[in-house]
Amino acid sequence: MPFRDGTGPPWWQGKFRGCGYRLTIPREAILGVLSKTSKHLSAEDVYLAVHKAYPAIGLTTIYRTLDLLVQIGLVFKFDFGDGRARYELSEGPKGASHHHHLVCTGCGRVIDYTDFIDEEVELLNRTEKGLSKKFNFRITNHLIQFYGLCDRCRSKK
Amino acid sequence: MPFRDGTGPPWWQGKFRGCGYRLTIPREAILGVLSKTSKHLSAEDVYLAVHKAYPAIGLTTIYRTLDLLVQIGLVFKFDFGDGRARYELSEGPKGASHHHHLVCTGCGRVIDYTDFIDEEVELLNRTEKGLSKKFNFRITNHLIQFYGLCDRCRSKK
DNA sequence: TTGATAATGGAAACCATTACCAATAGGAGA
DNA sequence: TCTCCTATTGGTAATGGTTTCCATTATCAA
Ligand SMILES: [Mn+2]
Ligand SMILES: [Mn+2]
Ligand SMILES: [Zn+2]
Ligand SMILES: [Zn+2]
Repeated sequence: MPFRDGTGPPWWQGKFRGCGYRLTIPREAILGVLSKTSKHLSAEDVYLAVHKAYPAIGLTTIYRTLDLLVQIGLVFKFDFGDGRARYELSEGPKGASHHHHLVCTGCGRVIDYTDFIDEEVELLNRTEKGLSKKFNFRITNHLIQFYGLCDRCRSKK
Repeated sequence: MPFRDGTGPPWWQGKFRGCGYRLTIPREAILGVLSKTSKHLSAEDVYLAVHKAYPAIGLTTIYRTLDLLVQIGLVFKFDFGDGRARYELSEGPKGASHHHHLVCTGCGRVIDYTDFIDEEVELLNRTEKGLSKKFNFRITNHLIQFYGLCDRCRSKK
């Protein structure tokens, strides 16, 4: 799955080398899966997808690797309220795709939205700056989610 | 714990009657605990606190009641990443205390902040309006959290 | 090649939450 | 007040996502 050929190194190699971690087959396979979808995969989802190409890779490794990727900052971990963690690549090759989430509390559907992102991020940056100063925090990340009922769930009731 | 005396009915009674739910001893006890703290209690925290005054109330009822309170909108449920849900009264008697959270990824400390809240809420309302229209959602709630390292955890590293 | 260390995978353990079910409490109506 | 129906409750057992444990394997520097 990952690029072992002459296509050039995947854009995430630097992140690994820099931190002293090895870029192994399982890690590349997991990153490969995450980079090929825009869905919000659970650990098991990742496991099943990876399993097709590499049946020897175990679920434990999936959890461990996802934790590592979250630590490094390559992956975001979310809780949408369905009892399992969801994972998503934090940025594409070009650093694009920053977005927030709209969650239906009826059916669990999750929608990515990028509208209003600019305004939000601008305010967030200002807020982060203020909070950092006031509470002496080094802020590294933020989470914004909206909850509500989607059209389908609204008509059902 | 709850106000069975002549102090007047607690401000949350209306919410119950309106929805056809009974305001029982366990429910009042749980609301009593939540209304007397500004901490972010887990279900077990609530259980232990309630247990002192009402040893007969079981953990199952705590979970059930917290779910109910979340549904009614009296309580917010949070995930700060420590593997257990945290609960907090959504509003005080005077509807005050709307705030967001600052979470330390090092030690798990959670700080309530109200600074910048006005600006944030104003933008949030605008965003909610836009998202409602675009995705045909009925938005009922939002979540904002900032993550980072607190001063203590920063110096430890 | 060798040795030290990082990484892995399977099985078992963990533990917050839920499901189940029999017992109890409360309120509307007779 | 008495009766019936339903909401509510509490203990126990299960559930299931996630971690822990440990023996094995892969990787890299010397
Ligand atoms: Mn997303
Ligand atoms: Mn709070
Ligand atoms: Zn829905
Ligand atoms: Zn800290």
